[in-house]
Amino acid sequence: MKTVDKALHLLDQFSVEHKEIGLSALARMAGLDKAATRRLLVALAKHGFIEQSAETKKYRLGHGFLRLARVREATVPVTQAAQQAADWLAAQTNETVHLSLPVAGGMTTIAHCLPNRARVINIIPSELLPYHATASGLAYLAFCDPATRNSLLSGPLRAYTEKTLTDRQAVLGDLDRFRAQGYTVTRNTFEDDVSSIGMPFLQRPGRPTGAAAIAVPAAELTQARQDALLPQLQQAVAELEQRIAG
Amino acid sequence: MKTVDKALHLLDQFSVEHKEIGLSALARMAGLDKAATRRLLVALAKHGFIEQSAETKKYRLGHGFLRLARVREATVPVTQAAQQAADWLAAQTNETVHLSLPVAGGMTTIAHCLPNRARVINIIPSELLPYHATASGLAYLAFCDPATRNSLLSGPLRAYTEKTLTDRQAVLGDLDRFRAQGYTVTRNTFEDDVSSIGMPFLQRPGRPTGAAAIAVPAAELTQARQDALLPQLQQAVAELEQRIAG
DNA sequence: CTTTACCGGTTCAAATAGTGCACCATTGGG
DNA sequence: CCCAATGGTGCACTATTTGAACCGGTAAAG
Repeated sequence: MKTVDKALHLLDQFSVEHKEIGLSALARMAGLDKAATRRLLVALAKHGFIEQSAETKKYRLGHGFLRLARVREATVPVTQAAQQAADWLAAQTNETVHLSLPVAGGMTTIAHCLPNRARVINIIPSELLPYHATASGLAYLAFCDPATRNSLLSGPLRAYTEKTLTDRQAVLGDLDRFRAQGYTVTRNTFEDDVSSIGMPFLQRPGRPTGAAAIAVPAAELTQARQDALLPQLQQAVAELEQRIAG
Repeated sequence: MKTVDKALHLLDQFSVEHKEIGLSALARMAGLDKAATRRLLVALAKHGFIEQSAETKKYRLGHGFLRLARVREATVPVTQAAQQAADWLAAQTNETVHLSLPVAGGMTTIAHCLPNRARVINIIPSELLPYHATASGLAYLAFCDPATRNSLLSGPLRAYTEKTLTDRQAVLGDLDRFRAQGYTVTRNTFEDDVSSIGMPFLQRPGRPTGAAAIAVPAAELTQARQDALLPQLQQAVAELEQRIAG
C-alpha cells in the first residue's frame, strides 16, 4: 500500500512547528513529486484531513482529526487517564512529570504537570522526545518488541548533549539493563542539568503503550531521592494501567 | 487517488457506536474486498492510525489521531473557542446549546452546554446530527457552496419524526429562506417536542466552518422567545468567528 | 522593462501498484 | 460433529499512480 503510506507520510510532516505548509515545500519535505503530493492532498482534503488556506494557498490539517480523536479517546481513554496520572504524580513528588506516546521520530507528550515550586524543569509539549536520549524514549524501547526497537533505532543517533549515547551498541546495552530493573534513568542526555526516571505503561505484558517520566535537576537526583521517587512512579503507572485496561 | 480514498473511507467506519470492528465486518461496511481491507489496515496501522486488539483481533483507531488533533487544535483552535462560546451562550439564554462541525453523514458535536435548570433538552455528543433534519445541519447546508450541498443531500432523506422534511425540493426551498434570513429554525424535525434555532459560523464569507444551535422545548419557542434568543446567538457566533479567524 | 526563479497547478505516456478470487487454519454455536 | 462464520494469505490479472515537462502568475533581481 505504497500510496497510502505516502499519504500518511504527508500528514506526518505537520507539527506544531509546521502548522501550514505550501505544496512545493511539502513535496520536498516528504521526498515526493509535486504532482503526486497534490493528488494525495486532494484525496486527504476530500475526507477532511487536510484543508487549504484560501488566502495563502498553504495546506494544513483538517478537522477530521478532532472527530476521530474523540472516537479514539472513547475507545481507549489514555489522554484523560494520563492527565490524572500526571497531576497525581507531580503532586506526590513535587517534580515535573510527563507522559508520552510513541510516534515516528520520538515520543510525543500527551500530558504533563509542573510542581508548585520555583525551580522546575520545564516542558515544551510540542517537542518530540528522541528515543535514544530520553528516559521516556528508552523506557519505551526497552519494553517494546525487538523489531519495533530496531526500526526506531535505525536512523542516526544525534548527540543532544555531551552525555548523549550515540553508539547503537551502547544504547542496546543500556536497554538490557533498564529492562532488567524495570525503569530507566538518564543523566543530562537530552538537556544539560536534567536527569530523569522513566517507566513504560503497558496495555498488556510486553505491549507498552507509552511512558511516564519524572524530570529532576541533575544535582538533586541523589540515590536517596531516586529510591524515594521510584515507588511513586511505579504506583502512578500501575493506576494508569488499571484505568486504560478497561 | 482511489487507494487513499478507500483507506480513509475505512477510518470513517469507526465511531463512538462502532469503536472496534472485525476484518470481515469492516470490509462489508466499507464495501471492499477482505484482502484489500486488510492491506489498507496494515498500512494505516504502520502510521498509528489503526491498531488491532490482541485478544479480539478486532481493529480500532490508533493513537495517531491524538497527536494530529493536537496539531490541528494548535493550528485552528476551534474546539477550545467553541466550548467557550457554548458556555457563554448557555449561561445567557438558559437553554441547551451545541456547536458542531460537518462530517460525512451529518454534523458532529464539538462542544455543548446544558443550562442550570430542571427541564432541559439533553444532547448525546456522539450522535450525528443529520443535515436535512436539524437546525445545525440546515444552517451548514444553507451557507456552504452548492456542490457540497448537493453531495451532502444526495442520499435518501430519512424521516426522524412526522415533521421531518423528506422531499429534496422542499428542503432546498427552506434553505433559500434560511439563507435569506441568516438563521434556521426547526420544529420537531429531528426529535418530537424539540425546536431549535441554528446559525453557521464562518471562517470567511461563504465558507462555513460549522454551526451553533439553541435547542428549546417546542412549546416554549414562541415568537417572542425566538426574537430574544436570536441576537444572543448572533453575538456568540460573532465572537467565535473572531477567535477562530486569528 | 526584461530576466530569472520561484510558486501552485495540470497533462498524459510509461511504469508500477492494487485487486479479488480461491484458498487456508481457527473458532464457536446448533 | 458439522456448518458457517471468522482472520489471514498467494497469485494471475488489471487498473491506478507516476513524474518530467508543461502552464500561467508573481515577485525579486539585473
